[in-house]
Amino acid sequence: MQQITFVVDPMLADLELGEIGLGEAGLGDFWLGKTSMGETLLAAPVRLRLPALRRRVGETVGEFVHRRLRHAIMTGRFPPGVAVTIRGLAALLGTSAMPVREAMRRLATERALDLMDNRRARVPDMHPARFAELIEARVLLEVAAARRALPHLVPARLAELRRLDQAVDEAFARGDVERTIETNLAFHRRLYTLTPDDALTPLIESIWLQIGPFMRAALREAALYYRVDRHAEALAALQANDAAGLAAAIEADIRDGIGHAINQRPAPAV
Amino acid sequence: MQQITFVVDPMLADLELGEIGLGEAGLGDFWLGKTSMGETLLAAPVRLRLPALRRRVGETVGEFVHRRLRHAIMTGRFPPGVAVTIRGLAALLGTSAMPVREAMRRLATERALDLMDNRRARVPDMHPARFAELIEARVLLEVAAARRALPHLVPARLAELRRLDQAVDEAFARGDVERTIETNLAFHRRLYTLTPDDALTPLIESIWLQIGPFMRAALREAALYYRVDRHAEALAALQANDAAGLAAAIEADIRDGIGHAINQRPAPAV
DNA sequence: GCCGCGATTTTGTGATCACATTCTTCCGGA
DNA sequence: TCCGGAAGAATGTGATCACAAAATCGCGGC
Repeated sequence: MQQITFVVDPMLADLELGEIGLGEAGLGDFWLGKTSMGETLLAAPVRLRLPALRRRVGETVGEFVHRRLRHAIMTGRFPPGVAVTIRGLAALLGTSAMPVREAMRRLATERALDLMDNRRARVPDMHPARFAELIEARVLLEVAAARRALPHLVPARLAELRRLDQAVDEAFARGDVERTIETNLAFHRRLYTLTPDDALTPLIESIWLQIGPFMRAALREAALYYRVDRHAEALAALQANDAAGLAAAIEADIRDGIGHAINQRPAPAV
Repeated sequence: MQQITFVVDPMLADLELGEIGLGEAGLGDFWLGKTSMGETLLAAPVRLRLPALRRRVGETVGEFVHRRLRHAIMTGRFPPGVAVTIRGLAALLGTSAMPVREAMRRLATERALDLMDNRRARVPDMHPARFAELIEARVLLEVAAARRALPHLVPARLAELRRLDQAVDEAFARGDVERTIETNLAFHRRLYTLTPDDALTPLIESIWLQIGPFMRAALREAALYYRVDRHAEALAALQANDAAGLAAAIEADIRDGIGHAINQRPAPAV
């Protein structure tokens, strides 16, 4: 019987248990064990579902596996500290071990997985200090990326950004967690990649991957408390060619959103 | 007969041809062809030498291969645009294709290799706009990383940084290109990793990898023209707990060093 | 000399296998 | 009840193989 240790944060447990994404393909058995804070949660095996993605034409199995795992991590499917194995994921995804091996190494390079010294892999653990560092990195990088993108804005791109923002609002309104995270990140990505030869976006995506497990929590936070629409402010600043305003909007968007996901929560949410 | 297309920048060609690192292990035949600027250089096959590194205890072959290739790229062994193949590198390194595959994918994730659409890999090409973006990213990230590290400085670490700086000077004085680059990067890395849960250094190293092919050129620049010792300024600012001075020193160190590697050069140096 | 076009070689990809290491389980002794 | 060690299972790692796609080479025609 194949088992995988599943170390999970309590605030994510119910989300993982209750929600199904756009669909599912492949199931795996997991055990809930102790959290990184030492609390025992649940001893019954539960199933981890990965959202189904369509394989693109010309995309290799390895690329597909990498994209699926990356997407799953970035949208918070994997709780911090969860241990993963090559054979386990291969069985989950219905491929041989080979593409999974390469995908896992790539994800480790992106700091989305933690390859431990005993050669086992897990989603990196999270604690307040690390989380704070990641948020500061996000602010630093994304504010700079937005500033650099501003001079390259053209009306067609502004319209595209408006459409993306609208897609975020729609997904948020109908409670589609997966799509909300995706389209929100797409909005940011589209803005930053306006810069020719942009070098910052790949670094930013690495940060996104590292906070991925908390994206869902942040979204829930945003759903519970009122949130100013920082995207609208950003769009207004873009139209007005207002660099300072844009920087302020992006920073506020980050800090209002995921930035408070930990701080405003009670103790077990660490 | 196995051949690998070798697109090389002229200013690197003589360095590649003339210098040998700490040693060599494995040789490969390369052709010099056209540069990215369209100039034909040399048609005779030359040998590419990779510096020999010692395999660490407990280090897997895959990790070792990755570290060797990473080191070779970061110290400018691979000129921009050079095409590499799995089997070619495997033969060069004396292993099977497997560890090389994984290493190449990791390097591609770090943006140190460019996986093209026809599934061939090469060291990314370089042009002034991209170079400028990378330098700006370096300044942004490293200045921020230095500022964040400053509060965590303790005397023992300051002494360690002094020793590293001394190692840079010694390697530079005796013309050891490889060691100069290594120790210089080690100085920066040691400074930034003073921060607990530091999230910036991995991103910074990705930038280093992307500028790697120009590290040698920058060093040659520094050897030709007088250079203020920015490390000394940084160390002084560290001791004085002077954040602004530290930031200025780091920025100057970057811009004085590699920052001018392209701009101050005549045309073919692009 | 230059350009197509088929044959040959090379290359990336994914699967499978063997082996050493690590983890898990379980049983016996304190 | 707790601890420790041996037996068994599971895992990561690296090599090898088959196959399809791509690139290269070579020959013939213009």
